[in-house]
Amino acid sequence: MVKITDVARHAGVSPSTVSYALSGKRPISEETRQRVEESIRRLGYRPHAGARALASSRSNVLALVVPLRAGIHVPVVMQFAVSVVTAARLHDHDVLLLTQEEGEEGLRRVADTALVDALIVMDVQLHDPRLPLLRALDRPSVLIGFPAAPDGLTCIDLDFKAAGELCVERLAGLGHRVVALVGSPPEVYVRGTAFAQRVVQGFTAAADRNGLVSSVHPCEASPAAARRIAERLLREQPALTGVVVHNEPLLEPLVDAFEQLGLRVPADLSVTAICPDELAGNLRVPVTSIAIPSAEVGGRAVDLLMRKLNGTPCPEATLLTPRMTERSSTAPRTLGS
Amino acid sequence: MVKITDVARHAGVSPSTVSYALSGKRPISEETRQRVEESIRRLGYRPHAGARALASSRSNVLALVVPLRAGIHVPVVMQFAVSVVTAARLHDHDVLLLTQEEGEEGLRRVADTALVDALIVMDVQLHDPRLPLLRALDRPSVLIGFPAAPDGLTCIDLDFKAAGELCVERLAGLGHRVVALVGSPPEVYVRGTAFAQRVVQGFTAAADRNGLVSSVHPCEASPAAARRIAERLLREQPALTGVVVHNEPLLEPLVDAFEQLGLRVPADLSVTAICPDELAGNLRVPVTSIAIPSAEVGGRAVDLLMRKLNGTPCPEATLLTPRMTERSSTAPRTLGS
DNA sequence: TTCCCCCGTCGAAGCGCTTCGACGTCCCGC
DNA sequence: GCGGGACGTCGAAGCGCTTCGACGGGGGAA
Repeated sequence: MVKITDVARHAGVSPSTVSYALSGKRPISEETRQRVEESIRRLGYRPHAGARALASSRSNVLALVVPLRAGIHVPVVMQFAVSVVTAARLHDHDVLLLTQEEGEEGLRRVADTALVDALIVMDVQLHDPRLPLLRALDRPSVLIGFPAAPDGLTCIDLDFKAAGELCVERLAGLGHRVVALVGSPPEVYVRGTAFAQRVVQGFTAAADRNGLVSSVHPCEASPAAARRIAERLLREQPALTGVVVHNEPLLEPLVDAFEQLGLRVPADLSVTAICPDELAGNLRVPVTSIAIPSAEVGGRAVDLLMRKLNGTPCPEATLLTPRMTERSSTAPRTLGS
Repeated sequence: MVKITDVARHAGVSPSTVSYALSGKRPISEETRQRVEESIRRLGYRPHAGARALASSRSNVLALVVPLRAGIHVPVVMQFAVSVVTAARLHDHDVLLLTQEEGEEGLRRVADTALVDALIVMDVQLHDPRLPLLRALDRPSVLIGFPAAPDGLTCIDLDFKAAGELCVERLAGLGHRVVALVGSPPEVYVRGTAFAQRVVQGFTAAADRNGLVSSVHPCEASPAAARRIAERLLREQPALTGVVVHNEPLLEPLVDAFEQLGLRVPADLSVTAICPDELAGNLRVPVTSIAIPSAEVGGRAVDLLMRKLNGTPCPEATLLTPRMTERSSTAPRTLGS
């Protein structure tokens, strides 16, 4: 293994000079820097991560806690993860993958052993048991999602409440008077998953504000469940003309189920969804939807962490404004319906 | 921060004794060990990962390279990743997440800086450009997937060739004489993705061996593409009664498309698939399938790596035998068809 | 009884890097 | 012409841990 002293000798300088040339923490003459860089290249020098971490008390590694709970849509999680890794690399950091299974002990472990400099936590619950720990930890963290009491914590996410509202507003604007939210599986709400709850809040608030008849239906993510919920909605709410879907795998089978029951989308029924754009755009009937900007959220979460690591002030709460893309699943309510 | 010397003082022993009590690399009397453990608990001691890595030249971190290429099924990748993390933790290791985007340079970086002790590489291509690098690296690695020339490398995967064969044998056994493989998107084959290629090999070999009429059709993963390929198959091969699907997101829309074209599954058309069990089992028509044992592969990949790290001999090639689960999508060929 | 070896523990020497204080040199301003 | 910065570099002191050699004491073999 080639070490910093080898480079120093080869370049005819001291090890500290090599270190400074590399980090830029002290001025080094252009000529010396050139020579050092040339030696590094020649010798194929790579600083030893452990030694660096020990001496600088910075590991340049971020922890990312990913959920593997039932009811969450895997591709979205993966997109987050990939965007976090990509963004981290731009800041010369790597990413350690933790599963939620490891729980609080896992967080404490990687933080206390100085394996990581900071943490990113996904799938936050309204009353997440990890919050006190994150507050107490001596390393900065960023939550992707908003708990009920986010004080003292840095959080970022799509504004899911506004997203729920926007879906309803759009349907109301098209003249629909009876709307339903078909949501994530029940266990997601039982756990108190923050983003799911907030969609419901927004949906309900906007429906009330607009004087709409509304109902909320958690739903399993299977074609059979789609069929059942569609039948039930038609039976219990014959006047229904607007549906908001917040359940990725259910979107396609649900639309199919409605059509098989004789409802044309969007002629008889307008559908909006909160889901990744790739999903909404690639269906047989492209669905008007609010995108989940995973890549942006992941990237910005890393940026926030970097600011905290550098001591730069940064906002505690970042709510991204939802943006709706109009597709073929929405239409004005026809007089007949 | 509480360090090993603090523990040593508190327990009335030397730091090295604490170290040995922790690692078990030298005999320590039961009584001393107890005392040390008590001190560790009392003080909340956690060994510093960087210091440990520097002194022992072991970081206890594994690198996992995940693909984010088009055409690969995300949930399967995620399952691999989670099972790798879980298995790694059982061996007291953590997992660093690398994206394929980082390429060879990324592999070299984490290996040469001693950030990781070993590497797991997914989504291997038949002529993967990373192979020479992996062979040259001074850290052990395991490939999930088999390249064309795996010599000198440790590989593990489902035996996809056998899986392709098994699908055909099953259909042949049911009396089907004309079969088709609907595969992954074309770019997957163009890249030379190993597992996709091997399925084709197995499919073709078994079809020839059984004297079947067969054809292979790469296919995009969209409902529209499903519809097109179904129409085309019926047009070009009216005698078709057996289909093998190796394309997760396409499975459901494809079955739907066949039925909408008037073919009943399994009465008129038998379908088998190679995909995760959760997918095959939860369709409207549960599909007879060969599972992709992601969790097992991930876990065993880690086990292999641990053996290599410990210097224990281990097999170079591990091919898992495919197992078919009979469901409702296969039936004997009826005389009429 | 003597010798040897093993058990349990200690002290010290690093592992490879960063960082702090120090020191000479050069240049600017007065 | 002289004092004082700023610049560029060096040496040494750790960062917290593992590991190697050494050593005293006790027990078994001869």
